[in-house]
Amino acid sequence: MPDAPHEILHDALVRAASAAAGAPVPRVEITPPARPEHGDLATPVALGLAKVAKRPPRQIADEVVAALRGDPAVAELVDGAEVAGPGFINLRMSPAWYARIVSGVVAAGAGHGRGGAQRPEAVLVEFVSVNPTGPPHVGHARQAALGDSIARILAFAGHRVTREYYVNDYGRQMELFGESVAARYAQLLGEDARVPEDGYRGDYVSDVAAILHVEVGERYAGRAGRLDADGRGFFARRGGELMLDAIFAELEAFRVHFDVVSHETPLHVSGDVERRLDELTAAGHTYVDEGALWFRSSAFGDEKDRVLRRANGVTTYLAADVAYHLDKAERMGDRMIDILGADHHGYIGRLKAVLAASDHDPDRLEVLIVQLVSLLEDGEARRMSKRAGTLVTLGELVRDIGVDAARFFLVERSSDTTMDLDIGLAREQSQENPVYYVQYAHARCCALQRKAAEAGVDVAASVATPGDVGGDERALVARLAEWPAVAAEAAARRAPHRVVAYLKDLSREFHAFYHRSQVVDAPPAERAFRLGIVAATRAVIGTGLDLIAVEAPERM
RNA sequence: GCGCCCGUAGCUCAGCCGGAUAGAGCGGCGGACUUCUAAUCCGCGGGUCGCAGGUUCGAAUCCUGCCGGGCGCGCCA
Repeated sequence: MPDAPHEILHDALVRAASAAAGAPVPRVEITPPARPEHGDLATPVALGLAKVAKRPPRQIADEVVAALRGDPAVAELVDGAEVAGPGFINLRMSPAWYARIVSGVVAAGAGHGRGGAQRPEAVLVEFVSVNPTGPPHVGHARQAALGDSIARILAFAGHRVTREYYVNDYGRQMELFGESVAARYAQLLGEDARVPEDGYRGDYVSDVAAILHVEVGERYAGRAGRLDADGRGFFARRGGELMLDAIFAELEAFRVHFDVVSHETPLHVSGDVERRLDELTAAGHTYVDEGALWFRSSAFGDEKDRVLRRANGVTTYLAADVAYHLDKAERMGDRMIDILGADHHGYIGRLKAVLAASDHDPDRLEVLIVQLVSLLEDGEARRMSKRAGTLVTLGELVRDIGVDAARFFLVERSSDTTMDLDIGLAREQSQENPVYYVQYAHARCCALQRKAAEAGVDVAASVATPGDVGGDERALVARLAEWPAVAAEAAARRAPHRVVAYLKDLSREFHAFYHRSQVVDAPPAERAFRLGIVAATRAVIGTGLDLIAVEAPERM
């Protein structure tokens, strides 16, 4: 939109600042001031220019203001401009400015703020990736909420996003899981069998065993305790499949879908892992020490070297990750984002080293570390252990407080802050949860539109210029205008919590506006203006909630 | 010991690629429903931005050191 009011203002300020500085000024920062008495918009441009021009900031500001006042392009938009403090330029905007901002947002609707990425990329986001040996717990719930929200925010910004889940369905942990399932299966048949010492003991293991019992009847009767390779393989493989089905079912209920599911096993079976190790060796990035094959990752910034194949010939977890990440690097476009729990942060160095050693730019890989969720139950720490089966699962959390509250809560805080989640409190305070505050604002917008329609007012009529614009309206419209910057920033920083913070701010300003301004019964010009504000607010809240996969109800 | 994250109001946290008098929610106290949804609003109280230096017109924000908390530091995954 070439005549977008912000651009007109910005260009005018650039002209004025360039004239005052006597040199081209490429761009000018325009922000809403912290205090309303400082006007509607402000710019510190003179402060920055003072350094280069070697003149007092206030003097420069005076010249900028004079130039701005004489600029016909902004005469209709700016009601007043003055210099304040150390050299800030404070602007008071006109009703026409506000009407144009609002009508711009209304016209854009759900597209307002879309496409803010400076350089669109193909991005592969890998997240959750929990082993199919048990259900996702609360920590995974945070990663799921964050990963999915980041994917949505990146897509909104204009990136081409792929969501991927990597299944570690290979190795010792899967064998243990298979043995655990086999033991429960045997117990179902009345046989004397025990779950291995370091096996999995959660109730879900029995659930899997029960399904297997239905599927295969008594085929493995009498030998579940001492299975041959075929039998062990069956319980691990089929048990893992069922577990994975359950995991994806819980994630779907949590509104998280994946475009690609990659498995570890094929990487081994196809020889991919061995081939990658050979390539690293051929390139001189490995060595043998005490019978083990080492990756010289410290040559690529890692803290120390890592074992790829143990002395006993078995490859490590990292070996599979070499194959997996190189595969991703080759099949994907521009960027890979791995979302990992804080207990995996030591992995960053070696993963980047894998890429660097294979002539990939390690900066293509971003590892986002999500700090842990500590669970409390009525103020007391609740220890979790997957093997003991004492964890709180994503499914239990959702059943407890609902998808909307859980998703909102889990992305409300920055991913690099540890989070205390008191289950008892979350349950009791569900009515106090800020998610309802935001949803209520959306529902109120819808109610106003219904009311207006009932009164015979054309809700879709064009936005009119009001005689005057009140303080609540100025704050609210400024907030609506800020949305594209917030959405772009949230994408660039992979920070969904910025969307949440924005939605809470926007909702607060809307509620205040609602209480102090009549909409349906206002005079025609004000009514059309305010209905525009309502439509714009509804659209932006709806968009923002969608980016964190929280519903935007029309009634509450 | 080394690495990453955190330390801001009683509690939970925003703000952090430098800008005006540091914000919100919750909790506390006091108000507002004959009027478009009170899951709401308005008002009051609440701070050595962990500590100490440094950088500069200006630091919660950048740099250094220290203190406190979390998580890592396997031929586990």
